Amino acid sequence: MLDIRLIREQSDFVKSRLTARGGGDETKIDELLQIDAERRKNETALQQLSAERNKLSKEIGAKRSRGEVADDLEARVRKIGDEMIDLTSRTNELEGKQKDLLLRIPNLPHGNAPLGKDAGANSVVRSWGEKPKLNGKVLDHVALGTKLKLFDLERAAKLSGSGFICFTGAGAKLERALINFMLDLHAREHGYLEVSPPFLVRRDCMIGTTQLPKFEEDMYGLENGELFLAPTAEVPVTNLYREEILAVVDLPKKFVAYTPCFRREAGSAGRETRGIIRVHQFDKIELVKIATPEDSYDEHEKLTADAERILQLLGLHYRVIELCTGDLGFGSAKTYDIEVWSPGQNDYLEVSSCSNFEDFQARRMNLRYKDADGKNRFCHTLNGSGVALPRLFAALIESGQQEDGSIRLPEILLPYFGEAKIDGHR
RNA sequence: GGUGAGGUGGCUGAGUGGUCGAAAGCAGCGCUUUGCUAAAGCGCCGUACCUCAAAAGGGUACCGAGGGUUCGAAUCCCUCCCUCACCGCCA
Repeated sequence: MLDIRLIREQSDFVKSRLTARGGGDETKIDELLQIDAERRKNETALQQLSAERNKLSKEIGAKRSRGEVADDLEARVRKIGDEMIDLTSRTNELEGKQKDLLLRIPNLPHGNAPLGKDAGANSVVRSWGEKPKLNGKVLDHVALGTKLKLFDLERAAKLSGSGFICFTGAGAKLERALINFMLDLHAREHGYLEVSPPFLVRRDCMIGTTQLPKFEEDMYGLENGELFLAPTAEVPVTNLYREEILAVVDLPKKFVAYTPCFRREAGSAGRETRGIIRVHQFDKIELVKIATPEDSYDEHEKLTADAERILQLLGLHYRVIELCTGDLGFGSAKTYDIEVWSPGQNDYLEVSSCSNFEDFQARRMNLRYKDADGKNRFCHTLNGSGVALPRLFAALIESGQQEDGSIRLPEILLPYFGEAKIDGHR
């Protein structure tokens, strides 16, 4: 949520930054300003009436306690009360409208973000490693997984429809090994606090991290719209401290969480849907930080590096992309995507999206900290996958495939997987 | 799911219709005095919003949330949420 004061005082700046995103949201600003002006006018009038009423009511109280009657005063107060009724409902209506509009306007891109209207304008910041040299016919993850019985997509569809995975045998064990490997690395070496949050969250949390109100059709909801299946651990973890005031010495807070993620993927049918690349339920390790505004961009770089480390230790080739203004997510001011190389797709796959939301989410969830001067200020929030599983799984088995049909696994996984390769004998 | 108790400022905790944004204590901040890590005294010490060019000042709202009664609600009524205890059911 943007600061209404910023919109009021620097509306041209806000409009131009929204224009850079290309969503057409800049057109909402004038309407918003008009509502805001009328709302404040009403509020001021209302407060004056209220002040008058309070004053007279006190006089009535004083008279009564002296045993006098105050019929004339009471009549006047009653009249003021009547006047206030209309004004109050009008003001509430305006307030509701303003809030709703504000919740639907995206964040402003960071000043340095490359300008552009879509993914074509994103820029490659760096890349690491090299594409693996594979001998023989290169199989994609679906062929490999089917042959080695690592997952069973047809039977998963029998259970839940298309877009679901059922890992089996060595595949299920590899999934578990990867989860533990990533969790351990971030918790032990990168200093994140491991949390295992609820997967079902309230509507307020979904609003806090910007999934709602705008993207409700992409979410799985339960119980009359009260609870939602979290589409990412970002939701429960970032909201952990909602409506709290944190001590500045406790920042930054760093969390790592493993959760399944649930997404309807409405409207993406047919796009990159082969195999386990885009599904309705997938596992993900998520990194979340709560930081001061002064440190957040530093923390953003570090968070991205922490996520990259996973791919480095697994020896997988990847690149880091900086998203242009037009490709940025709704709440993000700056985002790096990490894309791992998939020999099977002959393309890069996004396995992490590391974003700095600045105070956009914090303002929605009223997450603040007390600074050195004792002033309450909004925190900055950040998150990124560290990393998403099915795509990592696919890239890993594709990159490790051997001519004899087995899959060689990176050494770092040995303590977690217990074997150096998957050969299909079990 | 049932029954009961309860939700007041950073914390503890008073307050059952008017002068209560809220006693008192603790914690915190400032000053004074004495002074070996400490004590005593005095003062300050919530948040949001509106108004104001800004500061000062003024105003409004907030005692879990929302609604109602009333000239006036922390206080009375209704609904909901949450916490605790016990019972039931259950992985």
